[in-house]
This record gives sequence, C-alpha cells and structure tokens, in this order.
Amino acid sequence: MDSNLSYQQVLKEGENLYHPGLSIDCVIFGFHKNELKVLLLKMKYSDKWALPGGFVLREENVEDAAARILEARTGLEQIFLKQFHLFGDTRRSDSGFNREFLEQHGIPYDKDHWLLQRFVTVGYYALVNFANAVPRPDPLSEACEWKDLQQVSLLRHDHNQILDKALETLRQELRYQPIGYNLLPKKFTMRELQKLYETILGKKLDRRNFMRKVLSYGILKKTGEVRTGAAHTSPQLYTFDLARYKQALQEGLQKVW
Amino acid sequence: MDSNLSYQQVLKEGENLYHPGLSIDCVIFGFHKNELKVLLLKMKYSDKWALPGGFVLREENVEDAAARILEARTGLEQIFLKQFHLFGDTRRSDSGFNREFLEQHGIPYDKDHWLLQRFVTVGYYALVNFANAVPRPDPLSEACEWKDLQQVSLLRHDHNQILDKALETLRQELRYQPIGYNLLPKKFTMRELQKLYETILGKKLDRRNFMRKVLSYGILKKTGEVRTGAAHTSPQLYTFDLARYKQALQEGLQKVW
DNA sequence: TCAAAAGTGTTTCATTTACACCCATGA
DNA sequence: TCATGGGTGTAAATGAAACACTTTTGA
Repeated sequence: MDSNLSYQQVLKEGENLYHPGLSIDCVIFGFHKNELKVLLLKMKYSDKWALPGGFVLREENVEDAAARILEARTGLEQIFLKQFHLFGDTRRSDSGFNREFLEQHGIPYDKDHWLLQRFVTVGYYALVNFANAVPRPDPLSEACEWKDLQQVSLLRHDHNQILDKALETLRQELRYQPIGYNLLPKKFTMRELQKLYETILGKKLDRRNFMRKVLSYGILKKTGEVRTGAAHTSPQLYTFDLARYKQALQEGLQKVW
Repeated sequence: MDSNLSYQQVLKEGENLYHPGLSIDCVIFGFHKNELKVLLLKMKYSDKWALPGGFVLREENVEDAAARILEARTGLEQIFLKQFHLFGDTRRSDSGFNREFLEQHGIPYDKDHWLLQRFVTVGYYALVNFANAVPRPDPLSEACEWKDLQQVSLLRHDHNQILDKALETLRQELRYQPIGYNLLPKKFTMRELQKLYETILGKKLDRRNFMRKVLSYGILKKTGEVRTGAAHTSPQLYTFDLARYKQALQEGLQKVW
C-alpha cells in the first residue's frame, strides 16, 4: 500500500491508481542472534500472518514499487532487493479472503471490484540489516514483526509457497555469490558469518575450512579490532571489502566450466 | 495470440479475453549445425523481428499460457520451459508501435484501447529440439524463422534486452544443471554435446577434460552405435540416462558448500 | 596417401576434506 | 581453575588442467 494514501482511498480508487491484476509480495530477510528472520504482517480481522505487499502504480516501474513497499515496512532505502518469480496460477487468487476483507472495511460487495479480480504477483526478496530496520505495520495491519523462519506457520493465500521459493532462490544464489553484506552489521566475527551460511544452507560447516574458503574469496578485511566480553579468546572483527564484494557479485565466486 | 481466434477478434475482444496489462515473451532456443538458434517472428508492416509472444487468458495459468504460445509457434508440446524474469519498467511499453500497428489493421485510434495500455511482460525461455520444431508464423506475422544467435540484430521493443537476460540465465543455470536433453537429438556424439556447451558459454573447452567431466556426472549412456560417413574414426553415439538426468536437474551437479 | 577428427593416459597442480591441540578470556 | 570458543596447520584424497600420439575413415 502506498503510505501517502489513506487505505479507504486506496480501496476505492485502486482501479485508477494501480496497474491492474498485478501485485508485489516481498520476502524480507534479516539475521539476528544466529537466526534467519522474515518480516511478516498481521492484518486486521485476520489471524493469519502475511508477507508485506502492495500494488504497482500505473506510472511506476515494478522494481521501484518493490523498493517503495520495502521502505514503507522497514524504513530502509537502497536495500538489496531481487525479483525471484512471478506467481501466475489462477488458483492463487483467493477472492473469498478479499471479499471478506472488503466487507470488514465497509465496502459493499461488488463482484467487479478491482480487488476481487484475478491477480498475479511478483515475488521480491530483500536482505536487510536487522538492527537498522524499524518494522512498521501498514494501515491495514495491526502488527509487523520479525519472525523466526523456523516458526513461520500458515500464512495468508499462497504466501508460504512464495516464501519457500524465495528461500530456495537464496540458497541457489549462495552457491556462486557472496552474501552477508546486506544481512550483517558493518563489523562481524567469522563465526557470525559462518552461522549465517549455516542458517541459510540448513547444515553445519567445518569452522576451519569455512574460514579458509571465505578468506580465499578475498572479499573480507580484518578491522584489527576484536570483540571482548565473552569467556574465551576475543574474536577478530571483519568487514567486507566492498569493491571486491561487488566484483564478486558480478563475476561469481567460482567457475565450473 | 490464441490460434483459435481470428486476429481481428483478438484485437477487438482482447480486453475481455485477456488478463490486463500482462504479456508473455518466449525466447525459444534451438541447436543446429553447432550453432545456437533462436526462433523469431517478423511481423507484418514492420521490418523488425520479434520474440514470439502473446497474452494470458483470464482463466489461464501464466505457465500454461507460455506453453500454449510455444506450441503454437513450434508445434511442440511438453517442452522444457522456464520463467526467467518479469520486465516491468514503464518505459518498455512503446505505445507508438502498437498504435501504428492498430491503424495498419484497421482499428481506429482509441487511447483507451487495451493494446495501448501499459504492459508488463513475463519472459520464458524454452529449449527445443531443432529437428522436431516446425516454425509457424502467427496470424499477424509474415515469417517465423530460426536465427543464428550471433546474427540477431535490432529487435522490436525491448526484445534484445529480454533475449540477453534469457541467455544470461541459461549460462548461469549451466553452472549447476545438466543441459542438452532438450536441445539435442536422442543420439548424439560427445563432440556435439561439447559444441553445445561451447556455444552457450562462448568459449572453447578441452576435448578430453570435457569428456571426463560430463562422463563423471553419470548422466550419459553409450548406445554402442557409431556415426559413420565422415573421413575419420566413427564417433560413439551417446544418449541421456533420463532418470539420472532428471535427478541431476533437481539436485544440481556440484556442491560448493 | 592424406586430411580430419576420434580415442586414449599421465603428470602436475590446486582444492577439499578431515582432523587436534593450545590459548585467551570472563565467570 | 574451569568452561567456552578462538586461533592455527597438515596430511591425504580428490578434482582440475595441461598436454601428444596413434588410429580410423572417406575422399
């Protein structure tokens, strides 16, 4: 939803404002306390949680719409954001839900209402720095929270499917792209980076081999600082070498052929 | 376009028939004489070539629409078909072209005509067996031909950009997926498979190392036959072990992490 | 008999894996 | 002083890269 418009306006004027039959759903990933999190909304009058989403203005690039939605929910700009799939099955439009939804907002039933038409939705996933994001519900929601990926239950519509596909895409891309710059704080320990990888991949990695491998990519710099306060050797703090990181994003980390 | 409808019907009734503001463009790849080909259409009243495309019926899955379009242009069913991107920039809609197009087909100018609205388009790429495909122009086109990828010039709209993205995706997927089953005839020589890889990757590979590597994937079977007729040792004919091939598609060919 | 491509192996080098001990820190 | 996790190295196995000569075939 566009935060510059009241939701009543949106519900009524949507047909004129938005590109028809097209929505966006964002899977916003964060990383905190060694857990992968996803940002979810709980809509009013519903007990299900949902992915943040919205519509594309008639004169707006789809990419920009996704960034706008992301910023509205997290307060963050210039975030890593990537389109991963268009969901276009006819069955995915659950007009029952939207019908109920309209009635709850005092819009009389009208089978031609724009929200009751068939929608296809474009999935984007975002990687954001957990500490910097400030979750904000949209006007139609009563809550906006980070949820542990392991604890996500039944979501609205086909949002579980969208989330699964996002995660699958993220895992694929981890194979040949660096990751972490968008999810970790500026300075981080090797262990934190490893935990991120382990969480996304869903498996344990050998500590020493992990270290050797990521260092061989040449995308990390030692800050020279250490993190104190724990009852063991103070670990080194690393930061990403942004130039090399971006280069690795473009060229990939390894060549098979 | 749906071949069951006359194009006049389509132009007039499209608004009722199709999901609004949504089109599909297909990048159909084939392989012949050691060259990667792409199937293009030449529309009437235009000197530019274009990707085969169409629209999504109101009660049709987007995936099914892509398959329908593919079948209409090649006569092939059950083809490898993969969505790769949604192109959603506002600039991509070149209403000038479609306006001209409508006038040429005797439709009076109407700024609200459905074809003059903004469209977003979903890109699918297909891998087809060159020998089995029978290129057929759609009713609005005067030609439908395989073009050598190297010789593709300026295409309609943003179709060059769509083609480039398809090729980039194909190259990416080659990194961790097997390829060839959909592009090569049932039986083929090691050299032909190698040429396919070389063409997609755009570089030469060592003959012996290539052979060792693809054989190590375990997705090939020797047929025991050879191909005679050339002035050199008759090469072995191979075929894909479909079960293992599909398994490799799912699991990927190599693990980095 | 000649040209062209197929078949075949080995050595070298790089990468990956598995694995163990000592050290620094805060409680 | 103890528990916890950090730092470090090596040997063995596997995989990748570079490379040359002989054989078969049809013209």
